[in-house]
Amino acid sequence: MKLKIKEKEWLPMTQELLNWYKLNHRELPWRSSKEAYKVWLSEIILQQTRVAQGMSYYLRFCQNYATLADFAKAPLDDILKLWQGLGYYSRARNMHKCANQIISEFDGAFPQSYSELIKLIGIGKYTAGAIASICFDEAVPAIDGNAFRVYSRLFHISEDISKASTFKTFFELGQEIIPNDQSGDFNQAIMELGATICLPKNPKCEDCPIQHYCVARAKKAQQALPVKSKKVKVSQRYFNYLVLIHDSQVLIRQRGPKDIWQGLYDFPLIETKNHTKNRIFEFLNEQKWKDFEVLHRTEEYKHILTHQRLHIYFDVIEVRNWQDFKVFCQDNELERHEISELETLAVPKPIERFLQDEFPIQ
DNA sequence: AACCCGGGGAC
DNA sequence: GTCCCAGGGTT
Repeated sequence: MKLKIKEKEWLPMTQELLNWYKLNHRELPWRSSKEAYKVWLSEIILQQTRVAQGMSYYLRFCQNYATLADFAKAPLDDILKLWQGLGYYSRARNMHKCANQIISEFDGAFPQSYSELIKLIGIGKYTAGAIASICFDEAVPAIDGNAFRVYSRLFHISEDISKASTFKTFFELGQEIIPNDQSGDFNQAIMELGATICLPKNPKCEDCPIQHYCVARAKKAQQALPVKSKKVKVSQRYFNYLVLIHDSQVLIRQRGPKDIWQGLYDFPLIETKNHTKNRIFEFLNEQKWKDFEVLHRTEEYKHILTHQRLHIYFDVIEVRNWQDFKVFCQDNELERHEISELETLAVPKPIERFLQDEFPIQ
């Protein structure tokens, strides 16, 4: 489908939209500045994340790292700790790489065009469009989930937004109608409209400033758009954590690549294919450990991710034989760590819950 | 093109 | 429960 439209023909609509945005937009901290570092920070934090959830993280990152240089020179573990609980931790790792890339390759100054921005790690088509338009007035669309919904309804586009090829349709459409000036405000207005008016389930069409331009509304087809086919299939996983303590220390490890929570810390883990709470004793026997005491066994912690449902148990075990503790540590790339300093490490949400709710044992 | 990667809130 | 959120990277 090739719509033959030009920016000029859509000026009445874009003006309505921009006026509405000017009068009704939410006051958000990242909107008070066009500094690329701050906009970048907010855009990455808000990827697949609601404003209400990302807000406190944005403020904390600004407080801790006022400039790109501050961010770049911080240890990755510190970034991850600040990111703890926000999810999609690759965002934090990629930001750290990106920041250092800008320091070393661009002399610390953010590149100012879509085509340069999109080459940076962690900055894709949406984020490049957002930064280029908001910070540098480039007339390029920023197509996020909101924009997909607004555009699909406004022009009644039934292409499946789950398909990669569909992005091109929406991007080119955006390029046709985006005003050459105020492109940043225009993109933000589209997203604001999607977030507050053009809602997925029950859009508030009567409050929409461009309702008279909306083809889906004319056809009463809002509910059917956008078309999205992709369904996730959820797998079940069973985690049995060994919380091995000795004196004031506990064994931990930093999680590696090719699984969830890369870079975060957790405990030695036995994963099983189903509920097998007693697997823990078989394991300890295999280790030929005899001098230990089970201090505490938790009930099941349920934790839901997009693609996985986790069933987690924690067994707190005091190891009385120091050599066992030490050898096991060396064999498994585990680290001994002071229990009192656990809170300085980035941990996954269920580990955080466990540490808060029932550790250390009284 | 298909799959992986978190956590939370609205309904 | 289902859907979606200011998506991007890897294979």
